[in-house]
Amino acid sequence: MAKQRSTYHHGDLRAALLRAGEQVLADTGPAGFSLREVARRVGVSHAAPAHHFGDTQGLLSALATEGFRRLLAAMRARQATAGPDARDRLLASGLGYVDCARSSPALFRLMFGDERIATPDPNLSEAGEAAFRQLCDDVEKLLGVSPFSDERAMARVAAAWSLVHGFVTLLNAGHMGGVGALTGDREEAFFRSALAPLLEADAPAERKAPQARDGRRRRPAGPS
Amino acid sequence: MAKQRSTYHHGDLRAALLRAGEQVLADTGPAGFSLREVARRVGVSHAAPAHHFGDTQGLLSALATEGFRRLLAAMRARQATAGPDARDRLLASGLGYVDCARSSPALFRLMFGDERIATPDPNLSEAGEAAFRQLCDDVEKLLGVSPFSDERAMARVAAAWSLVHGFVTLLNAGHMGGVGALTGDREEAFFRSALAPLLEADAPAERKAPQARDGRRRRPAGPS
DNA sequence: GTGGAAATCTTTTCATTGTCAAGATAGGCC
DNA sequence: GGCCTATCTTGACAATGAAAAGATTTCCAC
Repeated sequence: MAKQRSTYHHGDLRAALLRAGEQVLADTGPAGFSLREVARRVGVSHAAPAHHFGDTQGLLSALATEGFRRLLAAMRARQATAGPDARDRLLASGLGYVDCARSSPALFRLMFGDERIATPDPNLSEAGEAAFRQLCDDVEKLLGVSPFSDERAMARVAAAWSLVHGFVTLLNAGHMGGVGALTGDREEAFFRSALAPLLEADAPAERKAPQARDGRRRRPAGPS
Repeated sequence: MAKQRSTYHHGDLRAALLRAGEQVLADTGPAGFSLREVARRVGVSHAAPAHHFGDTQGLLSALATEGFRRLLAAMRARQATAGPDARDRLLASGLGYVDCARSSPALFRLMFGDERIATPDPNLSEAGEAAFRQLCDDVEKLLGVSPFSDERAMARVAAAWSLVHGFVTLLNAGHMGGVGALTGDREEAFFRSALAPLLEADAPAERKAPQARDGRRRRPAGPS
């Protein structure tokens, strides 16, 4: 795999390391990830990555950042195929979320399930928040009120995100048995059914939920 | 921490390793977990754990098994405080799930987010399935039909599990902002509100969900 | 009891990894 | 052309997981 290199300088090492890094991640999982293995695949010395990413955490964070960008792209790609109905569009975002998590499970696990990622990387934070804003926008278009100013709308965001995120997490962990075998129509049907109560524009069933007693606002959820 | 030991044999090394292992996991997270560090804390040689757990994966799997047992215990503990109403009991299970994930986040992350755990360990499988059965029983008592024989009931199980699991996963990853600051009443209120549509005994809102066209049954979801 | 046999734990060794420091090479800028 | 800096390599070190071989204790048939 390590292509011959005549020049001393690689030319585009940073990008090559990212590509190889994702490959290693997919092959071995986050736990088996090795910086030296990445360097080996690219055909450079084992210390070369340090000059571009600092340490292992740096490369992993860069990969996670790329993952969040792809997550946003996947949600938007699904939305592009949806109609103008706000419910359909929110559903489409959810399906895009599933698409992304499914197509690169190891990367997804890294993004949300690795403590090495909890680093103050501005690029990472920005990418994560962008994806989160997409979800908030979807809910706002559905309810007509911004989740950032309305507590109940934000609760809706949290519920929808939790449902979709939990589903793909369990799916990728192999805990979803036959449901995981669903593709296309059936998966969409499952989601439409499960998300349906959250997709209503009118007040959801909150009859038993007492309103918050104190004035503390529910801060926006969001990555990092 | 490593207490002096006069005898050559430890006496209860296996249990001691499990205790120390959980401590290390909590201190360093799954990524930083080290077998040698565990041995060091117990005060034995670095090769001692191998005779009880084989390799790192073996110890981690044993820890995950213990985690699943505690998960089931936490769900039951909450149920013990609930009334006879089937909705309240299912809600209580969910709150117990959150309790467990919250009280030991690193262990929870290990259980569901580490590829080293996907091992054919019969104890692990059994413990995971026991917790899953608890959830299925709750849903069965609510709907009057077993999820293992009814596809729509199983879909309800998958949705409820996804919602709760996604919530605690995002919560532990720090993505839940202010919602994570909720304790007691407010958290319960949020869950009651989000789960409410899934807690109805009558058919959930599935109007837009076409029934499965083929005869393939939705296999029961479940760990491993 | 007693003498092996098995279980438990230690010591030693080796390959691998992440990180750091120092040196080699290339491109850019004056 | 000559220096300067970014880029990459080489070498070294400590830590880790795992395996092999040795030491110590317990167990158990007799």
